[in-house]
Amino acid sequence: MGRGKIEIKRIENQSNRQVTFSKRKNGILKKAKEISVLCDAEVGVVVFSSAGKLYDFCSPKTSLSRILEKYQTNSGKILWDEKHKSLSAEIDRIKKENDNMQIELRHLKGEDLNSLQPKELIMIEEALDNGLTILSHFALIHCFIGQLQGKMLEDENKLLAFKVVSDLADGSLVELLFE
Amino acid sequence: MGRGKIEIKRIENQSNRQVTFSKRKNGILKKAKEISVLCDAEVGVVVFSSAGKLYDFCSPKTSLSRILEKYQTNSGKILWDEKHKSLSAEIDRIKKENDNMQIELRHLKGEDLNSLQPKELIMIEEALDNGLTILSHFALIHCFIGQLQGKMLEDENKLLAFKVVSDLADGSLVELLFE
DNA sequence: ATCTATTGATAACA
DNA sequence: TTGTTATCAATAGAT
Repeated sequence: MGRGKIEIKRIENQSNRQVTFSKRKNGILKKAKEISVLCDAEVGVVVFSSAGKLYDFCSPKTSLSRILEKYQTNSGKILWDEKHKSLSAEIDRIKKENDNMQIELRHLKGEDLNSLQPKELIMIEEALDNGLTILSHFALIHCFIGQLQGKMLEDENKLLAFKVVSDLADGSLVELLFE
Repeated sequence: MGRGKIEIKRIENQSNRQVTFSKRKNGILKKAKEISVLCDAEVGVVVFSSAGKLYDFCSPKTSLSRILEKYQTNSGKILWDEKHKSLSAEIDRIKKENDNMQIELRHLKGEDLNSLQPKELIMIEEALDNGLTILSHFALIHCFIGQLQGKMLEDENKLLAFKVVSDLADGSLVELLFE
């Protein structure tokens, strides 16, 4: 729903991501309000931007904690008492993710290679190669843009020089300089 | 957004209200999922129909209780005890580590390069280059070791052959074979 | 449920 | 950021 359709996957451009977040966040909060009014529903919405800023909505005539209480009794999931478990489970999960990434990073840096199969080694080499290729293309493009900008600046200077010369020709600049 | 526009006020017709609830509830949950993916945001949604049925969404990589904990620390509204703040803090710490590694991995794979300074780009290139160099040395050494082992095996076979021959010479193996 | 005419949300742009 | 607008998406009402 916009000038073009977009795939639902992480928006890589940070500025676009921020703008989209802001707009969609408003959209969701509005929808939450609407359904609560239209359908007499209890709704609680909590949103954190990737920067960690909090936005929330809670249907009138109630409160988040009351909604959560209802959530607990209704879902059977106990939020507070079980929190310990869920938090440590969460920590375990993230740590595992962490470890995996650390291993991947090590491998890409040429460390800990002994534990790998030839096939895995080949995949890492390909990844490194790929990264280098992308990087060099990226660098080339930027170099090109830089030169282009330099050229434009040069042209601008020529234009300026021309102006100065023509100004000199009719003497007005000379007068200005020695005034 | 339908065959006619509607006022945002309670839908009196129960059947219409129910249908609208069902449709809009799906809409909100979908939107919540989308923003969590598109914008890398943490989202929690809890909806009760007027009949009291529960629906909810929570962005992946987290849990409702964790979102609520974050909500509490962020909004100042106390939903429950502060017993587990340290756990939460640890999670935040690990997640930050996680994010940094993810960024580093992305960069090594040639993604998200636009946000980088030339100096950083150079460092990444060096890292990739270094990785490739180490990997190729590693491969070489292993190739050498492989050949060496092959050689040793060969030598061992020779030794074995020699033994067989010498055994044959004194006849003991022959006796064994034809016994 | 399924189907569309409409309204609503929003991606890209300014 | 805030607003505008061309497009896509959600959905109200009908079936």
